[in-house]
Amino acid sequence: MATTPDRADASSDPARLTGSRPADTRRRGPRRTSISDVARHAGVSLGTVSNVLNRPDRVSETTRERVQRAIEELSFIPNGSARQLRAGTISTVGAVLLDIANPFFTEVARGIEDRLSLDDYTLMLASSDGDVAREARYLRLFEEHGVLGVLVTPAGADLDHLLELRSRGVQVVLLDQTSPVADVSSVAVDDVAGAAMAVRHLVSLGHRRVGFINGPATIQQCVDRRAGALRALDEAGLGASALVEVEVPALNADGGEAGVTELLVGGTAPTALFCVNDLTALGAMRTLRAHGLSIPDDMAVVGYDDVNFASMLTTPLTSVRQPTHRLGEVAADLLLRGAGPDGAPAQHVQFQPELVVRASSGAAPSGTIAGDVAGAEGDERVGGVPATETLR
Amino acid sequence: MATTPDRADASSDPARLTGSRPADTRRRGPRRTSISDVARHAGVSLGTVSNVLNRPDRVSETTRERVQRAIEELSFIPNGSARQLRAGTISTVGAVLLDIANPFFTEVARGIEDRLSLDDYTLMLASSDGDVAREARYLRLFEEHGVLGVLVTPAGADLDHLLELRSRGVQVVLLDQTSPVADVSSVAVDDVAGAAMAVRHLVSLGHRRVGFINGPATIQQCVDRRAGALRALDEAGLGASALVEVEVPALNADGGEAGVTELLVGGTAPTALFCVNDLTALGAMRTLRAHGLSIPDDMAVVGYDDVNFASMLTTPLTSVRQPTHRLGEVAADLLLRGAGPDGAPAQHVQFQPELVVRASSGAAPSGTIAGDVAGAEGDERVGGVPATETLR
DNA sequence: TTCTGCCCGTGAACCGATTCACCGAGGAAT
DNA sequence: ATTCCTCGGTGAATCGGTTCACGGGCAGAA
Repeated sequence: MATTPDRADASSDPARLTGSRPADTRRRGPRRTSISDVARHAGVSLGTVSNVLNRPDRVSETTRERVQRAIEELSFIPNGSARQLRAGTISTVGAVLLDIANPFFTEVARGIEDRLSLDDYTLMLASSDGDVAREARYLRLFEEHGVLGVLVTPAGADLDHLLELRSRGVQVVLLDQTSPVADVSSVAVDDVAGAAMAVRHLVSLGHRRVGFINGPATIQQCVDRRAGALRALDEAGLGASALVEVEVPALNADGGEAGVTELLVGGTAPTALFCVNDLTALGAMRTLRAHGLSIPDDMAVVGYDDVNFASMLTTPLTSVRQPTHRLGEVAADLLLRGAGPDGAPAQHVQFQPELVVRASSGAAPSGTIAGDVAGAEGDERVGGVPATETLR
Repeated sequence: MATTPDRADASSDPARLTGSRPADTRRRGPRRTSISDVARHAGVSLGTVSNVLNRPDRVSETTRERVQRAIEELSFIPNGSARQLRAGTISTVGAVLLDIANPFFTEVARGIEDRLSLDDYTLMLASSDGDVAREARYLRLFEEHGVLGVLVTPAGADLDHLLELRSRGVQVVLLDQTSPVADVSSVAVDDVAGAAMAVRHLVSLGHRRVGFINGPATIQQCVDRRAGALRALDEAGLGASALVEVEVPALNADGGEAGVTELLVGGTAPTALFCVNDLTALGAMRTLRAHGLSIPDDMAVVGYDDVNFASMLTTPLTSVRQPTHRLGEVAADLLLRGAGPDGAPAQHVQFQPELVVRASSGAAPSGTIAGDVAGAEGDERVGGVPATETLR
């Protein structure tokens, strides 16, 4: 296995934009101005310039100004690679999220950034799109760049690569998934409880067969939400057969569309639908409507994540709300606190979700029509104390 | 001005999560395994290990395997900083987008990634949130890391810093904004035309006063869309006074809420509303409804971007569609092609938008109620050939 | 047998910043 | 006057890869 990705065969690509880069991209332009250029220009030594940059107090005012002027005149930008190579440190954190197009994750990312910026760390963002290989590629990139740590929403069930990463000195915090290993921190929301709430709600409305559009079992959230759904059905004395499961590859609107299509062709359709997330629900509702089915009369729908537009859909969507921003904040906090040789020990934070009931499940201010004061302030919320943190 | 961000005063922060990092975060763990460790372990020289990594064909099969085994046994990861320092090259591109939470930009990002991955480049993503300082910080970070180039949706009107960046050898491509300078590539959509379409549509429906929730004039898109709106009114023989403008700081749902609030208190409200983007429209519609106004009867609303959920809102939103994914693809393509000393010259690509008419402007299948086959397939599309590319 | 190539592999130089032992000068203390 | 500090500044060593001039060994040709 070649260690560096092979770039040789990009030319045989089927896409319209045929990739192929010039033989030698390297060494662009004349040469970056270096610290020694600045030193020469200012008539001082290398070390002095470095001191001006990093410990200005150790340099006399006049020298400092002279060096500063030289820096500006040459528009010198220190070479991050060299700095990092020598210093070994870096103020960057990487995050590999499942799907950057999902508002849930962008809100989490926002939370991460907000926490990191408190300590002047910066975030490098990447989206794995549920692809294990992509995730690995980005993790490797981050590690090569020497990030302080990574925040990951794993795309696969196997976490060994993350443990190895950690053993090599890279901080790892699992995002939106409780860590199965004690010494890797994690920040999650109780997905089992959230899904149970959602399905319990549907059952309480009289539904006896519940469709469930879920993602691959390699994604922990999917596993947990399924478990929660089953638990709720079990509590109600309904067997597992009451859950009509469909597995789709992508947790987005296209997945929802595919899921509903599959659900509708298969014999007796359920009367209610629980979707693994709101994007899936979005696609599901679009497709249901295209089939002439009305929501919630022909099919009640519940989503998950309560993304910002859930309350504003044609039929406002009942969904499970999670403390997204805080999730990111806390994850970044754990990462920073755990860093360094004397870092804090791993922690596992779990938040409690809450159910927000709207018209799509037919329980809210019923018969809502367009133009009504649906959603917004009128949401009915169910669940424990919002955003409860639990440590184990 | 200190060159490195000052981290000393993070402790006096008002946030709940008080930031403050341990004095010496640097030098984590024992020491990363280096190429010389591998060489020693495999009983070969440094250069040979490097050759195995970069030009495997120059190494005999037996040696190569021995080195590979050593690499795996020590779980060696090459130090990206050292590699880059010496080689000067890097296969990373940075992007600084206006708002990562806006689906428009995440779709653009997706397009960028898709194009980059053709040549095995990777993308580092960052969001400026319209803040010039944040943008500058990320650009600096990227430059220090020696990225091949950056894709930027500028947060401010002043582009000098981007020109300087380019003069230092970093490729720059403007995203979603036509470059005012010939030798900096750009990929954009004709915002003037798009906005003109939108407002022309409203005028054709009989509206004579159009509200316009816009962002700060430092953002080019805001300037262009305003110009388009004015042009359409002018064409219709209506003066500029027919445009009731409100400027909001943030181009998201909160901004829309603030905009509508301001619009409603100020004397005679317009009968139609053009929002600078769909997120703003989302917040605007939410707020209009909270005030008991119905859409489109009391107020017609048109957005911009046609994000994926626009067709699925309580009242499906009329919006201006742009070829988002392609926008990103082409921008990344220009960046890669322009790289290297023999790179292609700068290009300016401009796409044409199209108007998608839905119920929110009251022109689509009218009187749509919840549960109807609104949106989706029934969209009426206006505009030239979709996604026309123009070079100048 | 000697020469010419070729194939593998070697190790030193180098990229650009950080760090630290060291030094000269000037002031204070003895 | 001598010693001792402190302050400001110096420059060599170092981080971990990449590259390249060089050399040893071996096969084929003269």
